[in-house]
Amino acid sequence: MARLAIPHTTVSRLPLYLRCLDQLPVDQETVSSGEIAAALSINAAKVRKDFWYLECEGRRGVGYDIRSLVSQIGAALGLNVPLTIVIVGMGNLGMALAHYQGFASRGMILAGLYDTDARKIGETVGELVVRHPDCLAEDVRSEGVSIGVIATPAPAAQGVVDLLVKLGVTSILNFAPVVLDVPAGTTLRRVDVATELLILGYHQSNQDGGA
Amino acid sequence: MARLAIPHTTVSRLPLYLRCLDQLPVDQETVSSGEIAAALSINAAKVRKDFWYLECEGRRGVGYDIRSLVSQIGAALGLNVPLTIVIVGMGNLGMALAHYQGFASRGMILAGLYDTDARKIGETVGELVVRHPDCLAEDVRSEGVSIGVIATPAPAAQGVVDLLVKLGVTSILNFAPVVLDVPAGTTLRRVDVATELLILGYHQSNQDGGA
DNA sequence: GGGTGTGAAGCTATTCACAGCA
DNA sequence: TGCTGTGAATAGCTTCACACCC
Repeated sequence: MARLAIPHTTVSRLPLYLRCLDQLPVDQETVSSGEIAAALSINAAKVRKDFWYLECEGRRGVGYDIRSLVSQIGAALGLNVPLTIVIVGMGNLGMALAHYQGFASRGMILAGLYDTDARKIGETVGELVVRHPDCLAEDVRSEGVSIGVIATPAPAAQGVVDLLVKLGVTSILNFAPVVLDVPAGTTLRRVDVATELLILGYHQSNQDGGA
Repeated sequence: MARLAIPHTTVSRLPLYLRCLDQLPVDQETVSSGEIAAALSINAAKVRKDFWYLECEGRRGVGYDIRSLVSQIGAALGLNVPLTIVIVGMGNLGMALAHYQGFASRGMILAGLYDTDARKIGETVGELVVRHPDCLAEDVRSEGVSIGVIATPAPAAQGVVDLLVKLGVTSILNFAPVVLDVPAGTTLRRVDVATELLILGYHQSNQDGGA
């Protein structure tokens, strides 16, 4: 009865629940912890406890109302205020990210694309024009930026981080395969293909079905 | 004194250690748990215990021999046998992955690129030619495939998984923004941009410096 | 002094198990 | 009967603390 803070592990599962709820048949109105658990291959009690932290109310014998769930998970994640995102580095990866259609569906706003390569500057992706990172300062000031995404080659990444930090961006998602240094108060997450492949390789060579 | 199995959490940090060791000055021969911990913003005792599971031997007062560490971490990850990887889906993301230079450095072999789009089939990336997924069956049989990477649009992903599973591929890395279903015995990991952004957004809206 | 090796303690997260309600 | 809500038990990970060695 003291659901003060939401545990990190629960937070990390919330986006997954949203994903899962999206994939349910449109005419389905309620869902049980067991159904969600089966879809995600996790334990049903974990699902219920996660929802308990969010103060979601289910009906015994029935399940949870899907619409309420989506809205409460969204609220817990802070999606009432839209996230403003900029992407630095417009190689194939940056392009892939810029084309990703999933931003808008969760109320995220893609606000800027940057690259130092003169051949890329001026290209348009959707409604955005690729510009030089020098424009970041101005854009952060005028538009506000919640999250900076780093899709540059490895050697350029730390410089971009330093710039973003200097401009006051406190949340950074790094796709470059390097260990980056950020000051306290900045949240850095990384998406790392090589890491994932090596972990898969480990399970492979140990023939376990582990995650 | 009973280091039977390596904990999952330790395994997930091993690639990070490799990354970190790569970034040390080339003339440095030993490294302390404290240095690594500082670079990765984790606790030094954790680093030592991770190495302990791998039966790495450090020298008191000095640290760990970097070359030995790299080789023992690699061995623990099973890198003595190279990983053979195929990528299905040659949009921007698939292209970005295919161009990634980090495969070879860890002894991974990129063995095949597939797409159903006739306009993409026949394109070359490095030494590989993009082909139709129908070629997968033959390739898996002749070359062996350790890991299948899914870089298709969301609606196509489950079909690709089913195909890979049918062909006997037991490790899959999914980039498509969907929850996928795999049979027991298959290891599925996912890389999910939307998830990462939402988690960052949570921390942002709660102004904590959490990871 | 510096840094490892490692039991033990402390935490956190997962899972069980079952009462309670529709 | 089906499924939630939730304390209690369990399991697993992290961190401390300190003996020990260079």
